[in-house]
Amino acid sequence: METLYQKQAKVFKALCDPKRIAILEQLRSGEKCACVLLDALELTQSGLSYHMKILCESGIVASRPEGKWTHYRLDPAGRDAALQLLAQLTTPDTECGCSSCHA
Amino acid sequence: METLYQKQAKVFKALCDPKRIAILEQLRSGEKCACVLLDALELTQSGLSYHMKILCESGIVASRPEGKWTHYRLDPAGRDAALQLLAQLTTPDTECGCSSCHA
DNA sequence: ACCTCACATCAACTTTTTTTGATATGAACA
DNA sequence: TGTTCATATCAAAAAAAGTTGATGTGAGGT
Repeated sequence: METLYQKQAKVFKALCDPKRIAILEQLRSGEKCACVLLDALELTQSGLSYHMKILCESGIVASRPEGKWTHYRLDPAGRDAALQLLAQLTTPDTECGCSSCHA
Repeated sequence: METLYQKQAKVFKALCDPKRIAILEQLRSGEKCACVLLDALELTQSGLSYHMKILCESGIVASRPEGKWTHYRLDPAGRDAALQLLAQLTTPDTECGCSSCHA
């Protein structure tokens, strides 16, 4: 059984490893093949595969298989979901939810 | 030596544990004393202290000692910094940085 | 069909994080 | 000053995450 909090934590787990941040940094300049990431970053092949799986499962990165290769890219929908979740978790509740409450 | 990526990862480490998310959830309804958190959440005293330290170090939570008690609250500045970092890490680069580039 | 290349998965190991119980610190109060 | 209460810190154990090298899988090319 997976609790809601565990599920929410997963999104941020994707972001809490320096190597995964380095991967995101690479993807900011556009879609990249795994083999390109592999020699841009100091990672073994299976290590890269491990991290890419975590990034993809978080929704922040999307993959596109093409023949023998796999291309990875930032997914704007995943980013927006993560941003919204982060905002939600760290913003005070208001009793009524209206925008004029300045809690 | 701490790399930039390690430093950035720290903010998200604060958010990647279900118990810490439960703590944030408690703080959304307002500042809380450690002893209140302690019986709202299933945590030992030293366990709570451990997680609060991580949350405070990330900047997302601020603490206010008052006599024997410590009060914790969400820190809007920490939230904004985290949101900005998340947005930065997951948003594509544009060559020029101008707002009319739709990369 | 066979071989090779790109990537995924697995199992063993290493490292990091979390939990726990015991002890330390420090404020308040008798 | 001595005691109690709230919290922090410590060290040891447990659990989770990350790394590595070997093996599996499936697409292309010969």
